[in-house]
Amino acid sequence: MPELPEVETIANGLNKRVAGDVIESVWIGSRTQPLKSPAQEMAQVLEGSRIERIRRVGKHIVADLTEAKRGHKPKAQWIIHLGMTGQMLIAQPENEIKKHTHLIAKLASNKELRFVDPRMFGKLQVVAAESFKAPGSEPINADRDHFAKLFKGRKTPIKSALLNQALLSGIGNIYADESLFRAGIRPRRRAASLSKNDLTRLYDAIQEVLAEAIAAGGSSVSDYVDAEGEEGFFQLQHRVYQREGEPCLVCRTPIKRIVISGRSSHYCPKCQK
DNA sequence: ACTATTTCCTGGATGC
DNA sequence: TGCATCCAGGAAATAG
Repeated sequence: MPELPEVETIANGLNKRVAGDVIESVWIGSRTQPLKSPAQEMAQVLEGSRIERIRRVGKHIVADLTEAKRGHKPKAQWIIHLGMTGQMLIAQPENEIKKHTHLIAKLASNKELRFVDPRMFGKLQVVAAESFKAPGSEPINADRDHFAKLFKGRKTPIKSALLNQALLSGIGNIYADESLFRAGIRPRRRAASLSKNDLTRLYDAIQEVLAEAIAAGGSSVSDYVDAEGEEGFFQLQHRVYQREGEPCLVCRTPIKRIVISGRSSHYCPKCQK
């Protein structure tokens, strides 16, 4: 499932390959589930737009669009959220169209951007130029005091708080579990119960985990691939995520799996307090 | 203002 | 082998 490091990898890959390119035409499939903007509006806005830049904001891919025919006049932003199984792939016209392809944007360079999403939890949207804002704070290099304040007075488990995009934008199930393990904090601990020291360790753990994961090109679990269809390899460095029953890499205690608000959470009962 | 639960969706795994 | 059932989960919607 694409979280911050995967989205960062994809956005950078897309930017490298299609920044400066112009969308000439758009095909949209019949499934409307992944469309947050009406299909007609989406196609209308995208067609004739130049892709100035593609970047990550939280778990969103943001493409800044300008009028292709009128200099670089800001036109709109194309917001792409991959959900669980979404992919934005660069393809050649002759490449086979995969099942569950919901949108194809034909570019002036003859390449195509294809949005594929079997489970349709992904979302595509066009918004006004320079208007998109992530709901929460950027986790990378967040202000430490601001970070600590996010959890103040919250009775919810720290795991749930980390997944709450209105607090921090970008952390999902994998990196929440991995960060809590490195910080030595149990996922069920109430967010408000974390000491100053806990919060410092958690902050540092998040920075470390996200940086390592970005360097590894993300985690390929489920069906994650980047814009070129390449897999990441951070899954090889997971210490708790999806390692239920396997020995803790620090103390050999079997990793436990519990469910917190419907999400599986993995932790070491000995290393995490 | 928060928090917890339900819902959306398909493919892969599991069970009989 | 085949068919039914369960499960994964991001985030919006709903309920408390």
